[in-house]
Amino acid sequence: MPKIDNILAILWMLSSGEKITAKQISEKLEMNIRTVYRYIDTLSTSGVPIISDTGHNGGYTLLNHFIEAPLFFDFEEQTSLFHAAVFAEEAGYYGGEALNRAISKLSKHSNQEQEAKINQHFNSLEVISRFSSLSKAGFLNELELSVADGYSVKIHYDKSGEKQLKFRLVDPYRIIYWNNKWYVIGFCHLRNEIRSFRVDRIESLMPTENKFEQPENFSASDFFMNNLLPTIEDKEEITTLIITGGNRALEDICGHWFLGHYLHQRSSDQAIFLLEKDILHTYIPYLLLPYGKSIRVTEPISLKERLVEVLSELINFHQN
Amino acid sequence: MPKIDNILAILWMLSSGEKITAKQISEKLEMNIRTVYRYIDTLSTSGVPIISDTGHNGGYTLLNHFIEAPLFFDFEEQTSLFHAAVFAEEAGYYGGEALNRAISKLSKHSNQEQEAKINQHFNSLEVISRFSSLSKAGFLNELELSVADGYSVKIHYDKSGEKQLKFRLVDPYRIIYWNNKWYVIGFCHLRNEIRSFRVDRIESLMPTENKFEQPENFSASDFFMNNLLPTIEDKEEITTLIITGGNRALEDICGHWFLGHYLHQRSSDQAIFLLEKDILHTYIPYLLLPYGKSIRVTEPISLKERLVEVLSELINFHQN
DNA sequence: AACTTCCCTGACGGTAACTGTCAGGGAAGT
DNA sequence: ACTTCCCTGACAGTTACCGTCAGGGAAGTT
Repeated sequence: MPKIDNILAILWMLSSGEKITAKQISEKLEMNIRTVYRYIDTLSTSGVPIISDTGHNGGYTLLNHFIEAPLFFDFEEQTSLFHAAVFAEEAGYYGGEALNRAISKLSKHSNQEQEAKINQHFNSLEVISRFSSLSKAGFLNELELSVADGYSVKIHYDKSGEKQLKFRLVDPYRIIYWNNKWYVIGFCHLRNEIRSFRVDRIESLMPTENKFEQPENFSASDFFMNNLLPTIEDKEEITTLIITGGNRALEDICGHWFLGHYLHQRSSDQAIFLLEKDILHTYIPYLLLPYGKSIRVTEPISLKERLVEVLSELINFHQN
Repeated sequence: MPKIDNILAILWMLSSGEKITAKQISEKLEMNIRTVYRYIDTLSTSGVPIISDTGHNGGYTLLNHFIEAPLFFDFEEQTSLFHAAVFAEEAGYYGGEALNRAISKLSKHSNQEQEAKINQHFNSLEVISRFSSLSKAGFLNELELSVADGYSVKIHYDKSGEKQLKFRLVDPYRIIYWNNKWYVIGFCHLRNEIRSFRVDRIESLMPTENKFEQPENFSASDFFMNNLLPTIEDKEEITTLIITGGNRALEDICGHWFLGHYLHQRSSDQAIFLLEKDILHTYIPYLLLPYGKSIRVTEPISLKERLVEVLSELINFHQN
């Protein structure tokens, strides 16, 4: 961080009117405290009316709140903010309106040369929307407010694809974005436990005035991933799955959102996974079918048999 | 007079809105004029929108907009910028360093009250990284520079999963982010045509000093999607594909990144697609297999037969 | 009174940045 | 054609900056 940026940051901190210590400044700006003292001295010498108190409850304040330190970004910083907005848009971020406002403000604060440079680099990248017929998740804005302010919501949730008549009261803890989908995690009063809900399957949503307490030290991502991936608990049930095939197909399989978690070892022509027998026979066959003949199951034999079994069933199914 | 004092003095002079020449600045601050030019450059590079006019009646001014309305973001705008940065990070954006700088500057410009509000809303959302064993695409930074400045690159590309000894000279037109993967589109001198390359398959990359001209009115996304999705050109070859099944499976299929493009009509228990016979018999069988018995091909009969054919081949394959 | 939390300063050595000078280029106005 | 402006690179000398270490004093708490 250049010196001028840090000097201006200190100015801005002081302008907020709060008393602040040199230690706090040094931590926030990640500077040596001796440098903080120097910069304060520089600002003081330059005429900024800084008041300094020693001892307990010491720190710095400004005599008046008349100093305004301007905020500006160099072209790289601006370009990266613009690009970040594009990624958020592609994800269907609910705060798009505020984001557009911010981006608009930013774009009005460059001269022509800066603008040309920013455009040059902004246009280097194009984010293509991944096709999705899922309508933009409709209740994200309401959900976010309920999460932030801690109010329960009443929802109609369409889990099985069939209409349900029962409302659920949910304390929404957090919104999750994962694998191009939006979820909300919260305490479901209908099931009396923490659940996650796909936002695009919420049929209706009503805010309530029921205030709830957010749980402390709740890790939404831990809960979410634990529910998604059955945890491996009993070491005796672990089976080795060995798949051989071309580099490309193996690469794809090892990067699969589900199976990738169970990867144990990889070489150029084979991949070894460790997972439970249950998972092996229920999920894996269908997961492997799209790879056709570009991969082969080497072990276990039981999975090869299960594969053939599944294929036979499908033949019968599609012939009737 | 320390440098910081003079820099700030120039900034306040410009803030007055009057046009001022470098000579005037140098006299007033008793500095060499070369140093004035340097300081102006420093401020410009840092993002201060200085307008400079050469010749008679020349001099410096600040962008009017900046004087009237210094850059300021409310808590919603700030939160949305912070969230946008998280989405960019999840995508593996190459400009993360500049982005972190920008975010850092932003967070230093909040007072304590704003900060509490921003944290409250920022923590409403959590973006979970989609598992991917693909290493972060290593050459994005070099690529971006070559794209922006218009210089060819020499790459080793690993398309088939086998090592290749031949370098390719590529004029990189644009970087693409699509479906959680990074690509570069450009003119390949080896193939003498425009090609797209997956960045994680680039084995090595060397900048060159060969300057090329960016084509005008080149739409990277048009090129990219046209190559990905075979265009439907001859209306006589169009076939109707009808799939029946449960709401959930249909929903998934209609949202598929490939097949979704060909969706013609949808009801609660069936979906109708229009596409070419070729595509139908080569890609669609493998694409439908993971859905097992939750869907059924109603039309055309030829695809039902093709499905059974594929299944039979797979049985033979997996039994040996 | 002792201790802790605060602001504060000088000195040092390494090193990074800064400065003025010189030379040259281009845009805009008279 | 000339003048007034902004602009840049290169060079050598020099100055400033930074973190570390040591030390001092004021204010509050126990």
